[in-house]
Amino acid sequence: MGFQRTHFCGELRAEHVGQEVVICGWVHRRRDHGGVIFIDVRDREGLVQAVFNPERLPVAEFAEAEKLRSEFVVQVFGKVHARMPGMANPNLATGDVEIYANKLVVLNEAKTPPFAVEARNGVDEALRLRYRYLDLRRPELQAALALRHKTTTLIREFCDQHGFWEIETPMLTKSTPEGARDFLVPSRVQPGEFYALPQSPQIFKQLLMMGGIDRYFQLARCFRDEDLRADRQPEFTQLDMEMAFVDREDILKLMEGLVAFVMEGTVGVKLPLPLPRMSYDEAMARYGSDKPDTRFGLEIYDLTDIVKDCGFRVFADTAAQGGVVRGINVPGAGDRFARREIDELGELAENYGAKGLLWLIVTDEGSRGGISKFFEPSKLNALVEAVGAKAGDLLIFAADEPQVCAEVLGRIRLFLGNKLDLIPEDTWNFLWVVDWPLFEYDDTSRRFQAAHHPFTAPIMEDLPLLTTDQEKVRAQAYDLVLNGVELGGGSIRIHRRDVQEQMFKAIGLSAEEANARFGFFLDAFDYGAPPHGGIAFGLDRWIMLLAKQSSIRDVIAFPKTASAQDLMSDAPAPAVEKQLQELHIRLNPEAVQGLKQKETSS
RNA sequence: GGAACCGUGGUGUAGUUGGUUAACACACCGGCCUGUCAAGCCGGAGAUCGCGGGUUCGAGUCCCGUCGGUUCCGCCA
Repeated sequence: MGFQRTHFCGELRAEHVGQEVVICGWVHRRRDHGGVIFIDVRDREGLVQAVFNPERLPVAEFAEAEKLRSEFVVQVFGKVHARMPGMANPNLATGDVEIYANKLVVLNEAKTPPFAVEARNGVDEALRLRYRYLDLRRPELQAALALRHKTTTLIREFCDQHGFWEIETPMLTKSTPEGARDFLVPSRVQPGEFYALPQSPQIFKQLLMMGGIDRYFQLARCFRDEDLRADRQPEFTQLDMEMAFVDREDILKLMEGLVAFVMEGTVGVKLPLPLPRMSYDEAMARYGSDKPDTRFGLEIYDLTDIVKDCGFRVFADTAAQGGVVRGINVPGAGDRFARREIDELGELAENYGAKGLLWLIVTDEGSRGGISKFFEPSKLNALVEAVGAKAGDLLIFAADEPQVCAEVLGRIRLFLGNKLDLIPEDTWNFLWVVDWPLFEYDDTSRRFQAAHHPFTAPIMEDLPLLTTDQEKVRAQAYDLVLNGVELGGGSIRIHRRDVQEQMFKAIGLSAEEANARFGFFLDAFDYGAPPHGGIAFGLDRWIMLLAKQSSIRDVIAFPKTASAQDLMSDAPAPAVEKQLQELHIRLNPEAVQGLKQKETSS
């Protein structure tokens, strides 16, 4: 006969008045007046008030209602009534009605929860994670998961409409060099050998293109064994896409359509298309970041030519050694900032690798403080004009190699944007960053690495430089940035074996290594690989931004802590000896010792 | 691997310069109460101040270590 539920609690409205209904849910709050008892019943869709009146209920039934406590699971049978005049609750979507209960079934009792599901103050996140199933009952988290579902539904709808097939790729796959640290899975059947969990389905999606699938997408779980951040979990979800017979323009155009479709369907924002684009070089020069937040100003200016002969040796020497002097004008900060606040910027700059931060304050008469004494009036005028400064503004400078200047000033720019409250809410600034370098130099290994990944195609006219002038080679790569957050990135891929082999060589991978790691992949190029390209979006980050949260933990049902643990299930956990034996694994003495210590201390 | 901040009844917080009985709100338990909706009123129980050590006549408070959480740097093709 079924469970008999007729409605969600949260969906009852004036139009239901007069109907006999059955609702199921949790006791959110009870108000026991000795006679009449009010119970707010909560489910996924919201709250509704059920009224238990001793005059309308059998004694036994009313006695049952008196036992109700927070988080009891109940089924309430009753009739929807309009609230009496003046008794409506405007704070409740269902506030115009209430249910006159005529029968109550307690489906399950509940202990007093370790924290109130509707807590007025914040609850310690560790506690929330330990009892995640209680946390999930809270409206904020339910809204985030509903938004997540809506987003993936829209994605699937768009992808289907545009000919993308959703295809799963293996989770048990092969470790690849470069990139993040892999999670390894020991093989029982092949002693001493390991699978790796995918950092992304990159190679498989390219092989799908070689397999003639033409258009593929997947909401792919990815795994990277690196330290966590507010926007980084060891396992996360990418919207992974790949297309054959496309160039960069085709992909950007199609992806803009997808992004606009999702933005409109989730937060109701109509994005003006096409989305703005900026070259990597311009982003680094103007914003000091490869993912610029364009919601506020405080842009970076190159001032090398103006200041190199101003008489200040630091500037002159930097320029002479091929370095640059760049600066930011902080409007009004000269008047408002205490000396201590300026010094704080200097400390910040040193944290990010600058030798120091130089500054001066523009005044009606000229300038004061910091390095102002090195500027004669004409130089100062040129400077002030270049950055558009006026009296009361603070000018800050960094003098160093271009990359260091960009990095330092980019970070300070973000710090100041926050500190001065310059970042508008409810703004959705999307931006393509294009024309990336194909390589970046790695100081520790003293060689070039793929800036994106080693399957990214160079811009064809730069192909001759691939193994000779790596620093000059540009990539057919693009990143999508939203409000200073990297939402996704992709590229046109290499589809010729000789180019792919050159690429491996350029990043210092020997032919033997390349074959050992990617032989099967290189072989595939020999059998007719179509031109192709794609992109991957960080789904968790995207939904975090849509939900206006500051951590992806708030949009993931069961996230892990900063130390990569699940406080609810207590994963990871020691394996029993039998499992280890089957997997041909023996723990080293330090690990065994560590486990013992952990056991005694807990 | 490094740095910073946090840890006090079930929850959220206060706790002064180191001082005697650790305070408040909510929740919980009991009683009263028939229109509340963060119900109200009365009463009650509930804390070895994360853990370990040290300084001191005396430690929630100071010091060292450790565990847990968060944020950031490194790391994250």
